[in-house]
Amino acid sequence: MEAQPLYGITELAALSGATPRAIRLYEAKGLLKPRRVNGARVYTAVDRTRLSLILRAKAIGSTLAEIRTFLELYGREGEGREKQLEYVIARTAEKIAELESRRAKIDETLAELRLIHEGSKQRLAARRDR
Amino acid sequence: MEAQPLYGITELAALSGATPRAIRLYEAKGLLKPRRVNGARVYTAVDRTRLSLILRAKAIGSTLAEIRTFLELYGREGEGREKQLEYVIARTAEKIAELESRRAKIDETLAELRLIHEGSKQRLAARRDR
DNA sequence: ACCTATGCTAACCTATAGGTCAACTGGTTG
DNA sequence: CAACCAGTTGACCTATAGGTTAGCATAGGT
Repeated sequence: MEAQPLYGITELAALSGATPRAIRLYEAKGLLKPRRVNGARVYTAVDRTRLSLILRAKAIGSTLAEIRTFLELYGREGEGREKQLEYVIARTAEKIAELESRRAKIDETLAELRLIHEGSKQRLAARRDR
Repeated sequence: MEAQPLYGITELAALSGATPRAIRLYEAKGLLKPRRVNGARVYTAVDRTRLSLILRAKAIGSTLAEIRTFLELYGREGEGREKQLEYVIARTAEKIAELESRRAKIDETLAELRLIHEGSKQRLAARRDR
């Protein structure tokens, strides 16, 4: 038995950058399921990893509901039943397509921003050495 | 005087995929400023382009407030005063950095999804030709 | 003159993602 | 034992991004 690190909610909050309130919310939405000790939530390294996945997914604009189904893919990955595997394959394909499209849109927006940025720099330079 | 195409709100909605309600909301938030004819909103091709920028920005997870400042960059781009140019250069740099970071996170998430996806495919194949 | 299409504002309702606050519990330690 | 964490639930509040509905106005067609 390895003594794995365990965290209280405030501690996890500090480590992750999320607030305790947000962490509880994620649990209420089914994204986290910490063990309980005398009613208090106790988090493991696995929970910590899950939480960073959640925060990263949030940062790219996913809703908690989406993230939930996303996280379920991790859980089911190991399960060997064919139906499960097929489900995982289908859902990951969807998510991948969606993220690729999002990425493409970011690239378009980036291209336009760079145009404006460079153009303005040129203009400023021209105006200065005149 | 070129006769440019003009659109009513329902028409623009149909063309863009947004609802009239959403379009009015964007105006209320300062993202669009259509001309008025007898009180009714009239949109030009320029408004149409702006709207697609808005929708694209929304699709990548920007809030309307962010998009607003973003759109102002387009407006100010042409203005030649130095302060304006400096402002535009600074803000576009910020936005660019932000989007690049977002893009990187999407890439990380994509990498993980692809691992799960491919792994599951392998598993399924292994199980089938056994 | 009347009807229909299109549009307008205003008011209200919804879901999402939390912040804030109150009241309570359980363990530790001086 | 009292005081103090750290934590709990529950209730209420907020902002964002719209949907829905109602009531009124206007223009065009017949």
